[in-house]
Amino acid sequence: MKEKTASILVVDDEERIRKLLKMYLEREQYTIDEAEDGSVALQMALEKDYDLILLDLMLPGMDGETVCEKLRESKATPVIMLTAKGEEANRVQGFEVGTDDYIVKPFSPREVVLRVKALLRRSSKTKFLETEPTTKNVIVFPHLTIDHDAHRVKVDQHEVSLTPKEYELLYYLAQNPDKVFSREQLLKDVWNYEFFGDLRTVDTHVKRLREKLNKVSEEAAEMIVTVWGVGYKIEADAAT
Amino acid sequence: MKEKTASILVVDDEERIRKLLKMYLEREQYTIDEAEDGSVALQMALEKDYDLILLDLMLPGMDGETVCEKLRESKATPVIMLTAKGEEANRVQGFEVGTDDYIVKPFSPREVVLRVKALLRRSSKTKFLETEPTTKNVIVFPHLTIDHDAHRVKVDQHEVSLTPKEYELLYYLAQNPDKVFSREQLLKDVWNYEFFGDLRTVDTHVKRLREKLNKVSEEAAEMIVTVWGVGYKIEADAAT
DNA sequence: TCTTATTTTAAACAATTTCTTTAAAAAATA
DNA sequence: TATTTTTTAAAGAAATTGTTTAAAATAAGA
Repeated sequence: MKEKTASILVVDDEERIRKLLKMYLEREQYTIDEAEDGSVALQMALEKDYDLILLDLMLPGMDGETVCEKLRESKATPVIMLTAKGEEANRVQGFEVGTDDYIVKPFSPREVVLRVKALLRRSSKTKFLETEPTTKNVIVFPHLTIDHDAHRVKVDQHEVSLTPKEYELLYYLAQNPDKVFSREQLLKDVWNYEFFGDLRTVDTHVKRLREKLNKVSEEAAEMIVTVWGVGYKIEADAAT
Repeated sequence: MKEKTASILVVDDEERIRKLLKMYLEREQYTIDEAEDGSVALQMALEKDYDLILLDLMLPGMDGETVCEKLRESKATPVIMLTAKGEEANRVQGFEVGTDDYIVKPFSPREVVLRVKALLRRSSKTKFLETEPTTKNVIVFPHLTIDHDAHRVKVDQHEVSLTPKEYELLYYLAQNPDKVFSREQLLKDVWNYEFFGDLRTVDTHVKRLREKLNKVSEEAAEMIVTVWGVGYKIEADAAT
């Protein structure tokens, strides 16, 4: 069975960012083209029918907004805008020029992959092969429910309030139940690409997560399993 | 399907490490070139299209990070960085300069081989745009199942909790059923390259492994067979 | 903008688990 | 039976994880 993979154009002037995005997106089976210059990017986008474009706002040649605007004159290719933190003011504005979504830098690789998948799903008429972590909006375990749209976590009907990192960590693990992740991998995927901190930071977040879950249900807390010498995983049926 | 043998450049100032890596990788049919100096390595990497580079961080001539950075200006050769334990702070940072993976020294040869294979698989996959048949990392025997992703071992449906060494030992043997491994070889492959301990250590781990398996199923325990005067092996149908 | 509250990170120590070594008992071989 | 090899058991050493605490970073509110 042959499946078509989506092709994505990544536009950023920083090579480091391009490579990072490329790596994570290729891991999801997407085909990646790169551009570092706005006007070159526009030309590429006009010539080839990309399924999605990841577009940095600040660019040499032609800024992201303009690229998007010009592109929209002839094409409806979905666009996700990348904006640096200081440029946040332009956020809503982005939608006016036809941006479908935006991500604030520094982002976590996980976040980008999720947004890309979501947008592709929304906008695709053809179905793409989405292998691994099938992004659902609600993940349900025996004692735990994660509603990603609402960004809400419930343990046995009781809502548990988590900090951003706690939530992201839990959500990441929950997307691949039973799979063990090393602390390195968690830091790489869940934290943003600018963070190069201590591996034990993960432990601390896991501890707090367990603590909060445990307040409601011991079973829920025990879902987060330590694999000695390896890392952590979430187990659906750990309450044995 | 016949695979072309990949060529790998091994860069480390310690000859002992280079030879060790070379030996293990050649055993997997890879072609190995060596370099002990950073700037020489860069030159070699630029001249020849390697399929992968194993790069030590601390190097004479030019440090690994710089080598990787310079290389990235013109090539996308996959790089695995080798970092000593003290340099851990730089761990995740590797991504900044375009490292694809990293391994902390001292490593076990088995680990390196697995990582190399994984990265080659990843990078060749993207090269040919082939969708990977969802490879499950599960080894199944009549009474024993090893799920490597979950790091979980089941004996007749019952989960058995193993320590890291026990697990690695079992997993190693299970990857080559019926093949006998001497204690020397097991120590060399499964333990890290700095360990020169007692051969009896293997026996102890085998003993505990059998013990744990035996608690659930005698047949499973008997799969780990002693070959008198030689070593140990795993046998799929030892319960006859 | 400044202040306050929250969240995140990191370091230090404690608790736990695992590993290695050792030596004696058991088993296999010749 | 004598010898070699393997198995078993136990204790100290080593490594990993859990916990606490405080500082740093970030976000929110006045």
